Amino acid sequence: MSAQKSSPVIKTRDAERSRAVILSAALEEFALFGLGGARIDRIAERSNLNKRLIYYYFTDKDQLFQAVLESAYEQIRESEKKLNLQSLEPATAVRKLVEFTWNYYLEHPEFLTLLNSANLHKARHIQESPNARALNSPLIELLGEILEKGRLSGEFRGGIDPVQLYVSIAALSYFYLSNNATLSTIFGRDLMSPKAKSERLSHMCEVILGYVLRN
Amino acid sequence: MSAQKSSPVIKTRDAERSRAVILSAALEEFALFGLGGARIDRIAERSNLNKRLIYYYFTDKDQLFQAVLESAYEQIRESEKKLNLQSLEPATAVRKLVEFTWNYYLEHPEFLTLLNSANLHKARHIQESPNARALNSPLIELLGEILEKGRLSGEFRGGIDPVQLYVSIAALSYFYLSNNATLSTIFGRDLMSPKAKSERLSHMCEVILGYVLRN
DNA sequence: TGACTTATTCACTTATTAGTGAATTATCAA
DNA sequence: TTGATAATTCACTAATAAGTGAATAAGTCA
Repeated sequence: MSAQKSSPVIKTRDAERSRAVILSAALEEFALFGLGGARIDRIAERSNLNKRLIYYYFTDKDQLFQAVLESAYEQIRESEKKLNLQSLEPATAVRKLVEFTWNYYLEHPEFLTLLNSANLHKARHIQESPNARALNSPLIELLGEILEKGRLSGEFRGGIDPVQLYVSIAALSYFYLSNNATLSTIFGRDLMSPKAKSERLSHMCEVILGYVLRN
Repeated sequence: MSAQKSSPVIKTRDAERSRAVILSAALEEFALFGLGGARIDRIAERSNLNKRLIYYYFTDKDQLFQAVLESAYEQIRESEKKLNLQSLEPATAVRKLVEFTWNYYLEHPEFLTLLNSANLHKARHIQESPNARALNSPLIELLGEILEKGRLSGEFRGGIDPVQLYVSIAALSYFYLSNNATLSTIFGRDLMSPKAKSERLSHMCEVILGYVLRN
């Protein structure tokens, strides 16, 4: 009866760790199945922790989802910070932003499905998050400065709304990746092969630069 | 006991009609809650028909979802057919395609959430649909011809992949509308006001035409 | 008009699932 | 080393949800 434990499960208690483990298990689950399809029991299994603990830390499914969303936004904002676009030439900065967006989405597919779920629920979870306002991307202002700099040097066309441009840059990568499954099926063409991916990146850069550059 | 029926519910039997009513109720439900969040009981209520009938016609939830998807694709293809781009100048044709895409998504928000659900499920439902191949948009070939015509006249740049362009045109509208809730929240700006919508359309036309036009 | 087929309803089952009450064990401060 | 508090588990409930068996009513056609 007192046979050795089969797995070396750590049994020390650590609230922070448990919270973090639950959060990352929930991220996986929500990303895989959406908010409606996610199962709390499965999140418990994924995290190797008791289901009751999830409620202990996060109250209910919606608040758990909210916490997951917040953390996903924090992560992308953190990565954006490291970009350092201000030091670059306007055109180079814009290209780098396109590349960054593409790579970030590629490396974090969960982010896309998570946002889709958030939008299906009319962004209710973000609105209820006290930190929501702070999630506003600081990139917008920076992009505004870059556009202005480019315009003054005669390189860029004028009258570009940084929000529109930011949305468009995100859109080109997001849609391609988020809808990759249906698109690949319908076009009968694997859009995720290395070749296809690199062609997509070139195309997006051409589209965005073709637009911002005066000619 | 034999009081008059409160509502003038039609009681004639009509398989075609019932099927169609279920399909449109299911479309609403899936669009509103996604595949995971949709409830068969609610679809029955929405259609004022018995739940058993849903299973009678569609076997199970997944096949119902598949049928809804197929019908949504059929509808958009039907609308695309009416576009008649072949008769237009290349630049006008491209602009019209951008406008069409935007307006179609605006008028059919269910289409967007439906596709998001389909993609969350890795397009499994489309792959299993025998008509999937036929869903391939005939617009791709037409767009290829338009691009070639524009290139020959010196108006358009060369080397544009029609699939990439088609995806990009869809992306610009789709992302903005599908993610409108989170975007509006984060930017603290209503992206669905008439003014915002018209600005978005102008922006998208400028981006796409800025790209395809030789300069 | 009656028999037959098909559409439709009703009542029910089985499994799942979000959520909870209460007990238990680890950790830490005194 | 004890007592208090926080972390964790266990066993359970109540509701919901997908799916089904069998009866019934409406058309249809001989």
